[in-house]
Amino acid sequence: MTPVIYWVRRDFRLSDNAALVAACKAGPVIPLFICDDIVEGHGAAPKFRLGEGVRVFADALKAAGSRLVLRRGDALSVLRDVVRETGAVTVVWNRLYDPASKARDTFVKATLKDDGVDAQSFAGHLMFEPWTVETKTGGFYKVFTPMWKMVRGRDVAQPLPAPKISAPQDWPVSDNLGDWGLGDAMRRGRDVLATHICVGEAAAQDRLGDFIENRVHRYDTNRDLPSVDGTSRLSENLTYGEISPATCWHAGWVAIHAGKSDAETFCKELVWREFAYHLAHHTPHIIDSNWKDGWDNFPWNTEDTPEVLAWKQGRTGIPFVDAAMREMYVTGTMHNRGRMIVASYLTKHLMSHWKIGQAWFEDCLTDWDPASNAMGWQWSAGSGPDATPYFRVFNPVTQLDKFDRSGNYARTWIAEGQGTPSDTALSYFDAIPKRWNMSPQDRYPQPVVDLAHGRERALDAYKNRTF
DNA sequence: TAGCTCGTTGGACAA
DNA sequence: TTTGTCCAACGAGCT
Repeated sequence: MTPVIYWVRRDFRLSDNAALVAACKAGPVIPLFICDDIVEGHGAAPKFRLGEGVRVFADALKAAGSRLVLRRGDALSVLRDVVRETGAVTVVWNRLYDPASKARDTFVKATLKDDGVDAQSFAGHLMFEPWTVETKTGGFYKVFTPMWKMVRGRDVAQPLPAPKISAPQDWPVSDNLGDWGLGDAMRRGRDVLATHICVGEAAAQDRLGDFIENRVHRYDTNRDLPSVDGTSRLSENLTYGEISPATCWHAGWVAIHAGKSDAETFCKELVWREFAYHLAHHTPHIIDSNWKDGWDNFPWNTEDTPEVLAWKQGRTGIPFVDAAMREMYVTGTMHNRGRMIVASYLTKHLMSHWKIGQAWFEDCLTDWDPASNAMGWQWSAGSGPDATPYFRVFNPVTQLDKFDRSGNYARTWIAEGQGTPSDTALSYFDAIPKRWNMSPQDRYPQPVVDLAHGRERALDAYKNRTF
């Protein structure tokens, strides 16, 4: 039988994988991962984490009697090469929805079809594909809550079981993953970060099970507390498709029906992820331009000022901000409340452009997702799809008092000024570049910007913005 | 169509 | 210490 090429992208899983199931039905399967310019363009931490995802998925395929073929180059050229080498007449993949992937995939599909290749794409990265959700007047949702109300009662197909994969008689040649150097840009931080990631389908399933079993029933409260292990931490796995959103969704609803009502908030968070992709699909400019009109002239700083540098390096002198920035540098993730605080601080107190923050997060987050990252930053900055009043400026001091009363979170991540700093706080100094010239013995810095002054400056600018 | 209601996550200040 | 109120205004989404 002629083999089928399954083009692997952000779907490192065997279960609930529609493209893989379709491929298995059609013949022997050649799973193929391509390191193309989209992958090459990832930030340091996402690229490293992607490489680990590839490695673990290759192992899983091997255990299932298959392989993962690795090739580097332009996606279409590689696919054409492998089609030619193997005699495959079918190429399948699971759809992505960010503008760059869509543009690539649309072109690849059309060209392969012109070549006479049967190219097919499938759903799976989202539960609700953007064109299947409409307002009653036929538009797309620009506000979350109405979309949530629209989709919350919808049927989501039950996850597909992992299929039996048959191998082709001959395998095409494959690159060695190590030769790609996907983790190279991480430099010193790599070894530290590596201890915090949780890679692969089996790990993701365990994580989901543990969350539903032990933590989801207190999710509403605990998810707001950065020093409490109250969240699912599944964003890292969802972004690489090591678990499908539908799998999480169904686990959430089972919990709701078992009386764990907080699980509905978890399902809601899954829909936030969908919402971000809907916006990226319908308004692709959300990725790199102000989503709302009239913000292009807003006087945000766009330079790497000393204050911006202090923000990146976790030495603004504001404990909540610094703790969160260090958490991200060390672990590749940041608690959601931290994300709101540091984003509000950068865009409002420091009056600096959200794209600076977006780019830094893109370099540091192992759960980096193009749609969620853009939406989150624009929401914080005020230029995004939300009607947040302009005067809503998070106060990182009162926030810390409210959500980290015991001071645990700050202590976990800030070593300076502590007699016996925690291991986590010290690990930051193993991860950061030496040229940052920071030491746990330093004095903790004074605030780089007076909070009251920063707030007033931001309020003035927001109040007086011109359209 | 016009009108109505509402908007993930807050802060400051007065009583 | 806690609670209530105001901070403005606009556009989304629905009826």
